[in-house]
Amino acid sequence: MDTDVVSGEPSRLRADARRNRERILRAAMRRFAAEGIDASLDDIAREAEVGAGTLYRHFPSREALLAAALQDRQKELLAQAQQARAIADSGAALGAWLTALQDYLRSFNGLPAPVLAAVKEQESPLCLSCNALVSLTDEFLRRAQRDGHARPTVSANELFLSALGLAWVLNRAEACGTTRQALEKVLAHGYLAPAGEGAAPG
Amino acid sequence: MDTDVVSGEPSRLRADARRNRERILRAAMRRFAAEGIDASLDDIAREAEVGAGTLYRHFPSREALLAAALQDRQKELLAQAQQARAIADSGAALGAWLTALQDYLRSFNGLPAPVLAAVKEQESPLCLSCNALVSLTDEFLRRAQRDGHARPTVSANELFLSALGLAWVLNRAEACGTTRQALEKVLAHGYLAPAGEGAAPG
DNA sequence: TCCAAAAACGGAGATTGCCTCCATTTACAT
DNA sequence: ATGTAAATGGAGGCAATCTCCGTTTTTGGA
Repeated sequence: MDTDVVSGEPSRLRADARRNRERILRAAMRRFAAEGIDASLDDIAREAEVGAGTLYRHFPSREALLAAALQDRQKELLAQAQQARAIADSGAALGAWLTALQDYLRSFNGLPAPVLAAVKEQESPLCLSCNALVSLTDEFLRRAQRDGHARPTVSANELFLSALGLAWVLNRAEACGTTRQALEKVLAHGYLAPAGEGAAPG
Repeated sequence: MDTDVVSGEPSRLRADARRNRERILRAAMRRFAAEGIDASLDDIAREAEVGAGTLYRHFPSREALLAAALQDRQKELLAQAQQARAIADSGAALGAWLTALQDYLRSFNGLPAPVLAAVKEQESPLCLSCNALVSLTDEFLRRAQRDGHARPTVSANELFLSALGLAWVLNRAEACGTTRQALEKVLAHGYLAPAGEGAAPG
């Protein structure tokens, strides 16, 4: 129902319905941005000056609303992916992609949780975009692996999930005495020392 | 109030109060184990055959109850830490500690979230034990670093937060096409290839 | 043994959020 | 203009959190 996400069809919604959908979407973006993904749906309806029933008809679940509210950011992310593709060094390209992914996951506080849920429940409205994210990760990872920049034993799924975990920590930690760069470095290099290092000299 | 966690004082609670506290605690352990940390507190009170008021008097917040319910597991974890200390190879010791930590974080589904929250809000009832966990991580990490087994640039805080992120993913992902071992390996070695590898030969 | 003060109890109910249902209103094709 | 399908909205059911306070229980001194 509503506008088809893929083909931007003219949407055979009645004029008032289309208007309300838009109001709800804008209110949702505001509240999600301000309070995170757990913002009250009734609040959003109220802010959109719309009955709760109307909100739920347009967006049957929180996830559906979330997915719709994320579309702009997703386009942005895809654009960044396109830019990253243009980077010659495949290792750097992978890094750029992962950074862009982190930024995307910060769109709303708490976003990593529903994204992770969507990865496993292939029913979620978020999972379509989710699968795309894993695919992109796969693309960049393979390229880096081909050039010997990334470990060949790492899979896209693992890398994506790790990035998700990292984003989750940053999402809520931020000022826990660590920076995003530091954690990204741990993910990049691991905590173990490169093989063949002796004990430090006295 | 109640029993002091640190010094196991005889607790000047009235007999009925002490009994109820115990009933609540046991019910909480059951429900948290069965349904995760978001189990309904009213349910727990009901299962303990106690009024909601009684539950809240003994444990003013979900976190307080959680902290109390975790005490047994914490002792277990400390014992495991003690065992790990006995491992000669400091790299293996660090690994053993991180594994034990992962297990602890799996005690209840969803546990990583309140633990992370406790790391930043130094007010939480969980934060005392939390700080201990970071300290232990620090201990094992330093030892491994001294022997050249761990990267000297990684801090305990970073490592702990990364482990937390990993636990969070595993907590909810489990069957997302990945195993715990695979993700642990990513954390250990990173996704980047060791420096100085050329492109794969044709 | 008894009793009064202190301690503890418990559950009704205020509040908030989720979501559904359906009587009413609105847009639009004819 | 008007009939009809589409859309609305908010009352209300349900569940969870947490507080408040009248009642009950324990305890220890007399």
